[in-house]
Amino acid sequence: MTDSQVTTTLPPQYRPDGVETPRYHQWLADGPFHARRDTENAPYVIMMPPPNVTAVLHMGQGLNNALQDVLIRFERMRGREALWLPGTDHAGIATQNVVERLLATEGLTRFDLGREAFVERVWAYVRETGQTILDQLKAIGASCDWDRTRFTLDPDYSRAVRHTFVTLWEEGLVYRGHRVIHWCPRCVTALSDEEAEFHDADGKLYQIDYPVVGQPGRSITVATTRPETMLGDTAIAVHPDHERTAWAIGARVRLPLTDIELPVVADHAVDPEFGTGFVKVTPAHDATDFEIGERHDLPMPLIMDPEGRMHDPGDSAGTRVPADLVGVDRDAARKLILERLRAEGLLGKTEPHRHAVRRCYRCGTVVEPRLSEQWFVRMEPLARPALEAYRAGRLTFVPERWGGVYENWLEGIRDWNISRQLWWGHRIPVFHCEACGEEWADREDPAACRACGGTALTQDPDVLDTWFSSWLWPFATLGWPDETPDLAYFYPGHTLVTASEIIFFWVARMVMAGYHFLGERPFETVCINGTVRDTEHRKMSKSLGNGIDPLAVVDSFGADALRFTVIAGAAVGTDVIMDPDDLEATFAPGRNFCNKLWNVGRFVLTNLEETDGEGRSRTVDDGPGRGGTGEEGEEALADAWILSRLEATTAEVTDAMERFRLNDATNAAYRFVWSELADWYLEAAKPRLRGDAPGGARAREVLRLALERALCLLHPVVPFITETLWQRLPGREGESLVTAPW
RNA sequence: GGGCGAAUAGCUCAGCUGGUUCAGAGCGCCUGCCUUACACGCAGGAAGUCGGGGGUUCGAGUCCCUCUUCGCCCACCA
Repeated sequence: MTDSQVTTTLPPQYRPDGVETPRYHQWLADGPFHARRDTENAPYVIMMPPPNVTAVLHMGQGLNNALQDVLIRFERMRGREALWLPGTDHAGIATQNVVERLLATEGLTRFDLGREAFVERVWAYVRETGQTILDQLKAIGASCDWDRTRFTLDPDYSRAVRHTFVTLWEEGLVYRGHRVIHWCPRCVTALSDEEAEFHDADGKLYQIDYPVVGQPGRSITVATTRPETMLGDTAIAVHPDHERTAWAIGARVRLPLTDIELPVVADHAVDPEFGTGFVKVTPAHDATDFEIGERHDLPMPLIMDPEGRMHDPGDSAGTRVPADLVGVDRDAARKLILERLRAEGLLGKTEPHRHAVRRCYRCGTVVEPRLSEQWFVRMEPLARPALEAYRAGRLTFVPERWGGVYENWLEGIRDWNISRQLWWGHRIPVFHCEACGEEWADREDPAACRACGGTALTQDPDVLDTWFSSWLWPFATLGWPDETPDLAYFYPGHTLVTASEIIFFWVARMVMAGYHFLGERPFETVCINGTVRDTEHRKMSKSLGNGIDPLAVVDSFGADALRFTVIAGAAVGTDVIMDPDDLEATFAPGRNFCNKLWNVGRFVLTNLEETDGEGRSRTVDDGPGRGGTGEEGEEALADAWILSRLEATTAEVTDAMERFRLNDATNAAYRFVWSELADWYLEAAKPRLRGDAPGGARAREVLRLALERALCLLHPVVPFITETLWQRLPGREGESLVTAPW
């Protein structure tokens, strides 16, 4: 076969389109991604962070999943039974919001449909879109065990969630509490502390005068950033030991705009140095004030409805919210109240005030602290083993510094509000008997009251926080609470690759759940990958329009080019900067390298095919050391050199992989292929490859060996092109690199 | 208010345990080349007082202190 013939088979430019998709389908058909339970062999397990069921792949997930795929493919080639378990998360609030927005375009709300119909509607939507992101993962080459794909609302998974709740209930770790929680008036649900994110905001600090009862002309001035909550005040507080405000303790003031009288109480929570030293106390709309209220046994009227509109609580002391303010949104109410205070001469000075405001992590609405009855998990007992495990080195973070973040959070752990006033999610399995008032959590839907046998039962209307199901991911996906063979073999897992944003939401809670329910850590290493940003270092996001669609990159440059660029560019723990306006420049390194590898392959294959119709490179010993001339000595040196570089590169790549320095591993293989094999050895070998030049067989042997090893080392990073070349190697037809020995 | 990270070539970044991979890579730029694997390429080249200042050391991008500028996380001063 001549050069030109080969050239017609393998085009000089690597074109991934038309190659990658069939290749992936072949893998799916052959099944090498499916993990078997081979008790003779050690497993290696990565649980994929399940993307939101309605999501489309973004570059951050492209990076995250490319990293996971490199690790899983590496360990698979090293012979371990590698399980990468994929799946999706029902993502309570996020998914419900998406469907509610769709309904809104039809002029409907979820209440128009009713609970059952709405949930059915969400299911219909999810059934339609749920597969999208998993298909996109296939497009980037993810070697997941698709046979084990899970969804957090699967029947088995739901059973695990319910079992968890009931178990915690039985252990006394789940309880119902009446307290001020973060409330999103747009999503109309409670949020956990973690779901209410801090954002700096330029606000104003308003001073308001509260006339002192019985002392005409005298008033107490308070400072507040949220004047609209004043109507919910039930006291004024001062620091107990501060002389400037001491006179007021025990006095009574009139709540402006009302006829209600408030006491002045002394409480240590007050910072006498801030503002005026007098604090208005609104127990139902502020967590600190709630605690003051509890200590002083104050009334706790709610002055807003769940959607953040003013609402009169019907206080026995009198009207709190003037009739014309009822139903007014809290923002509008603020303006009206300020106007009215100004008109009455009770509004003091107003100064700019920069402070942190909590916003709903799903919709960005400013969170309203709200007194409410919710379900909580007592976290301290769960946190202790998770903390100890980290301190004892049984759980490590890469880079290490994230361990400090994890530790810090666990040290200051607070109880977890797990109930959400939503319809999409796992319904809280608590039942209430109308007849005798018995209330209990149950693993099965009860037909009758467990105490009196009455059949008039109601179930708690709320659902559980999405993360209350996600935290079971490492084992609920394997069949827990049943003691399945999968659970026995694949748990505990090994590596978790995820983003720093969800260390609290997800990582720490998985560790807690792992220890609490199985007595064992869910994974040993947590790799925190960087954030994908644009050239101005802004996080890529839909709203900024600075995102890069991974699938568009796959279409233009191929999955391998995407993977290579992203992996080689992602130094451990640092952010990845990409230019959404210049995809050509951004992905050129990956594309160029694939093309280089392709051409090295073409060159080697051409030479192998030229000399040996059988397909195997000749092993005839006409190699170095035979003649002993100076020229042959140089050739032998060249052979020995590239082979030694091969050894060194293999060691370097392996070591870097083991230390999760995937960029170093990738770049080491890159340097070997480009600078050493292509630029140097290939050129050095060319004279021997012409016609019947002496030493030709040996050179071909070395070339083949070098190419084969390079393909192995690069397969985890660029699986498509390496597999394609591998199967063109004489004698390798039909063999797969996926399970080739490392 | 606490904590963490970053600052190295025009751009994006490596540089791990101070010292022969220490001043590097890719992209861009300049000069030659369609040399029969690759112009998504080859050969060569220009380009950086390693953010400022101080210190430790025989020796400092590398360790310490400090300042500046960005970024992130945590936090119940209304």
